Amino acid sequence: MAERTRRTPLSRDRVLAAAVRLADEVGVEAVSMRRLAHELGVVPMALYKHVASKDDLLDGMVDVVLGEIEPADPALGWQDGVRARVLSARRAVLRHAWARRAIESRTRRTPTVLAHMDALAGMFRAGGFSVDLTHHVMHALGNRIWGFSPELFEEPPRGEPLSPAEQEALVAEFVQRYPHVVEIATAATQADPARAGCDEQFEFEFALDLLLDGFERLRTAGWSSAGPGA
Amino acid sequence: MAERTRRTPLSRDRVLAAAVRLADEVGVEAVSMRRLAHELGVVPMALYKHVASKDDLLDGMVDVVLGEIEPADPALGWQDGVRARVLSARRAVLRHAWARRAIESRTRRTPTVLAHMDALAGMFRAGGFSVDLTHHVMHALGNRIWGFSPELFEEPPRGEPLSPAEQEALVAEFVQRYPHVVEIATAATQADPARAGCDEQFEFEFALDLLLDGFERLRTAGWSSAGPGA
DNA sequence: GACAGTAGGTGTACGTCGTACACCTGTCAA
DNA sequence: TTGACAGGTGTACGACGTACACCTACTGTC
Repeated sequence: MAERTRRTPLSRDRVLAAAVRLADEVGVEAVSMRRLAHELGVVPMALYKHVASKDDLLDGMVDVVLGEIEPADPALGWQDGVRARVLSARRAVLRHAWARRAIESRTRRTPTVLAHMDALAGMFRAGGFSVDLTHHVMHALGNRIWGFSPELFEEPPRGEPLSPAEQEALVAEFVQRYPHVVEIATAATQADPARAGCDEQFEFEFALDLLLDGFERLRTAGWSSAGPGA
Repeated sequence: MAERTRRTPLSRDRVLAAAVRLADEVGVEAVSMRRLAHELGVVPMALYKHVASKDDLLDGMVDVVLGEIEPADPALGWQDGVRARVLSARRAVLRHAWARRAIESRTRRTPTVLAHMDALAGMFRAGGFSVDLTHHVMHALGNRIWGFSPELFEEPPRGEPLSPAEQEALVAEFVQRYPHVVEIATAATQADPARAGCDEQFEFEFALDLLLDGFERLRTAGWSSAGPGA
């Protein structure tokens, strides 16, 4: 009886919140039903009373992250509004290192996902985009709608260290085989020697604004998929 | 002794080729070391003589797909050249339904990956792009470098069929909650009623050309990340 | 032809995973 | 008082990746 209050009952929200916290700490790939259950002081099968399957759990976790997106100030024009909302999505995703990959691997259109898409489409429409053009620009934004673009240039995980000689030989071969890759990689590092690699935030906004500017041009030109000036 | 020639020996290439074929037929998620070994008439552990781990296997499979990319005609200008190479990558990826997701989930820069990136960067450079701008446009292309953009609008897997009444209620709620999503989705279907969903190829080229045109504008303007006109 | 070295295939075993299924238990409505 | 039911338990199964010790058949050398 001393144990009366020893555990508040589980719920879907509690399970999802714990899963998100666990993934934040140890990475998604380390989140197993067994480990999550252990973390909640419960037996693995107990989770299935609140979550249909591990897939459902992952979907729910993505929803939690996407639920952190803040709506844009309705006073903003379409361009600033879309920009603000996308950047808010980006902040949400960056808060959870695993989220990017998790979103990429799911396709379920949950209410949260649909609400986000609807809000963006609504801003285009209110900004004077035709239904047709809205459709295409949503496609063009692609993953950027979630606030991320791919990890092409990310630091690779460090392997075991090589001897200086080996390393030098490797670099030399590299420069010869992939001169342009080396060129742009070193340029990026030189621009800000403090940090190797790229300023992801800059790259993201660069591409985003390039697209938004392109959208605006098509809008003012009255672009339609049926052909020019239709 | 009648069995002398019953099996040509395995090799990394044979293993990878079989894995790709198997993934084409049954999907990547169904490709396990055990099943792949079985398919090759061999015991699971035999694969490890040719492949370091399952991760290595996946990397190798991606490499096989990316190896199908054809180099662009060097006579083409940068814009047509980049366009051609990217569309060739797209064709390669579409040939293997699982490849899109597999590429997204790997970050290893294999020689094939680097060669592709180098070829693209080289075309930008030859087309008069500064190192700086080349770097940023490569980022902006993002996943499109692999010939795909995300699957936002893809058909969801069909669940169990609902009664007409249920379905109608669902649609009604949907229309009310996500009016803009419905709007653009139905527009797409009406444009070509034969097929629900979107013309992915059109959407891809739409976004690609939007970006390429934007790149060209920046190039002629002498854009630099240091600021306008630098 | 004898023989060591080695590349490549085998067999067994371990720990981990998701989850089906039968069961128990505490709460609350009637 | 009862009995339905939401929610937590325990056991078990089949699949997974892969470590490790082993065997086998071919190679080049003398």
